Amino acid sequence: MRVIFMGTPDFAVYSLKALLTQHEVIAVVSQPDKPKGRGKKLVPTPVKAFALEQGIQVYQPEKARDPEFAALLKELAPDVIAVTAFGQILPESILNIPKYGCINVHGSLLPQYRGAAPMQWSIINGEKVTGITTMFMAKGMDTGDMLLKTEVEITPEDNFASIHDKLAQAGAELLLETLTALQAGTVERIPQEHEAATYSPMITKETGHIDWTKSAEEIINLMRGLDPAPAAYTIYEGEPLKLFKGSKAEGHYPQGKMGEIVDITKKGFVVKCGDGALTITELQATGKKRMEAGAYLRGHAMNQGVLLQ
RNA sequence: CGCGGAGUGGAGCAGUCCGGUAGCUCGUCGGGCUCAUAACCCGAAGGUCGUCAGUUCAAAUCUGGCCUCCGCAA
Repeated sequence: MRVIFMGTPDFAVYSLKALLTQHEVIAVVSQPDKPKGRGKKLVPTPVKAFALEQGIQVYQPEKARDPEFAALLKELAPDVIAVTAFGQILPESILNIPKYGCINVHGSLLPQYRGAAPMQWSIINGEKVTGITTMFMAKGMDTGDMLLKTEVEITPEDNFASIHDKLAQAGAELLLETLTALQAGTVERIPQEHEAATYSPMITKETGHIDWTKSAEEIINLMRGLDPAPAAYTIYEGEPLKLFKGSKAEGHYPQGKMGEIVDITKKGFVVKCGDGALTITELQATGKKRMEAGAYLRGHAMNQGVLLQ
């Protein structure tokens, strides 16, 4: 099919790569380049960079709802528009252009975890299963009729990075299946149960700020869901300290307030939390590399009784 | 020119201001103690101090350039 692909981050590159194996990608749409990184340099989005390597025409509209942009797309006469993590809302004028409609690849089992950050929130909430849903795009946020679904297990070892990679791959495969079925007319539209919908809002810096009154498991899930970025963190002696890994402490720590360092071991330090205590085993201090907590403790004396905030 | 931190045996750090003996906590290897050990004791190996140049009798330390890594901010 003649496909226009819309996507922005690395997650979407998987989908684009897959499309190229079976379809004619006539254009790619991505977000405008933005200043990024330490040098504040203008950096192309991963999707744009890849598309250019492949010699595909790339469009980067400031606003997708610009009527001129819709007109441009219409002229390209796509059979379908495939959207994976584009990052802008498409107006109805665009949704109606392609013969087969606009297909979105979403990183959750809809109607659960609609919205911007389904993968992170699935892990943060301790889900055991997530997945990919393909759907027809509609006016609302991730409310369109569903086409195909695939499930992906979330293991205790998974974090955002690993689930991101698994779902990006699963999404790419499901997108191809969806297009094949769509063209063959062998797929049906399944309306979402809107009453069952849940939302996963955008992740902000503050999302990662650890609340030590939560249980060890909840805090571990937060660390997993935000690993590697933006990471869960606490404030230690006035400086942010990113925490990545930990395990529920086995000993009993009746003393201390929540957030207080109640023990130092070879493997890490133990912090009192809502349902006992949590041993932190991997972290990253300001200006330092990510390292095992044991390594950090060799060069930095931490004391019992210090309160993390 | 966005702000800032950092490169020192395998790991994490100190030493740099005020040039002159390579330090600490671990790890590794060998030995000892022990019923045993991740515990304890004794000993050993292992470092062009990121890199290039400059100043100096002498540079990890002072000066300039370059490379790399990282936090914030976007």
